[in-house]
Amino acid sequence: MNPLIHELFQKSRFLSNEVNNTLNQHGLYASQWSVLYCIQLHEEMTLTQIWKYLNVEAPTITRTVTRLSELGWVEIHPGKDRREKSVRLTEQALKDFPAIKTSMIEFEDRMVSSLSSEEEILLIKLLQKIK
Amino acid sequence: MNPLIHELFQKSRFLSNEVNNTLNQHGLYASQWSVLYCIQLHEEMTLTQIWKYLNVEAPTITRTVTRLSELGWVEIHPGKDRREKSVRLTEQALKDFPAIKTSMIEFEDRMVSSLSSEEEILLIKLLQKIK
DNA sequence: AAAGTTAATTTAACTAGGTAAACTAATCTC
DNA sequence: GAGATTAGTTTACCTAGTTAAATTAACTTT
Repeated sequence: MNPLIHELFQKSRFLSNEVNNTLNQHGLYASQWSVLYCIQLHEEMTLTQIWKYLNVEAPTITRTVTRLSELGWVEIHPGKDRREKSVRLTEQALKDFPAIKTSMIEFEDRMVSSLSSEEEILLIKLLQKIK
Repeated sequence: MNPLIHELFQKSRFLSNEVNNTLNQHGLYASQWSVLYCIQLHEEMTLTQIWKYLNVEAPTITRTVTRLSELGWVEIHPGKDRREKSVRLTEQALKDFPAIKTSMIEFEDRMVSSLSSEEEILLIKLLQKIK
């Protein structure tokens, strides 16, 4: 395997394990957090808006949102268009959100702390060139 | 989500989809190929050697190797130590291997073609700094 | 207004990763 | 040599991504 692609996969797996470890104390998984986070950014989103925003396929979001709803993080209600489902955070989720966000920011800072801010920007730019 | 971590996850998902598309014509998935590839490098490997080499957990390799065996890519036989299982490529796999490798090298070259070789090396180095 | 098409979501089935715990063979310790 | 520990593998059960096909509501066309 090409060393760059190999390293990228290794790091992605490493980071997603680390994200899960960090979120574990809050009873969340990485993908659940990413959904909560983007809903919170937009206050309210339909499933289609979520999967387009996160750049994954629709069934992934159906499943994660269903689970988040079972766990009491989000509430789902029909949109104007009766085909679509609109999702927003519950009271409890809104209350817990800041503490989780703090944990995550702390974690993310620790993860990139070995890079200077120039290196971080450069790394993002180089990654964006792959397409 | 931190933009660097976000971009890394996005690229990892993008690349693994692309690898799967490339391998599709050979009837393989990305993780199956990575197992075949590392067995071929070492001629013969135990399950533990494989999962340590690929840096994933043991059950992942048990499952993938079982599937590869069902599909006729590898053969499994007991090692000296009767606890361990030794895996090597079948005749058929050895015959098909070069063509698949050619497809993959071509694919990998295309994927990193937007980077100069200096940029590629720099990108690897920056990724390695994350730990 | 009926028929056809498009859009939003879901279901089913697959790969691919993880943890926790069980099982069996090998090794260590006393 | 019996008992305890360690090592290799597996089983069970999660999350998390994919594609293909089904379902239902909305929109277009004629």
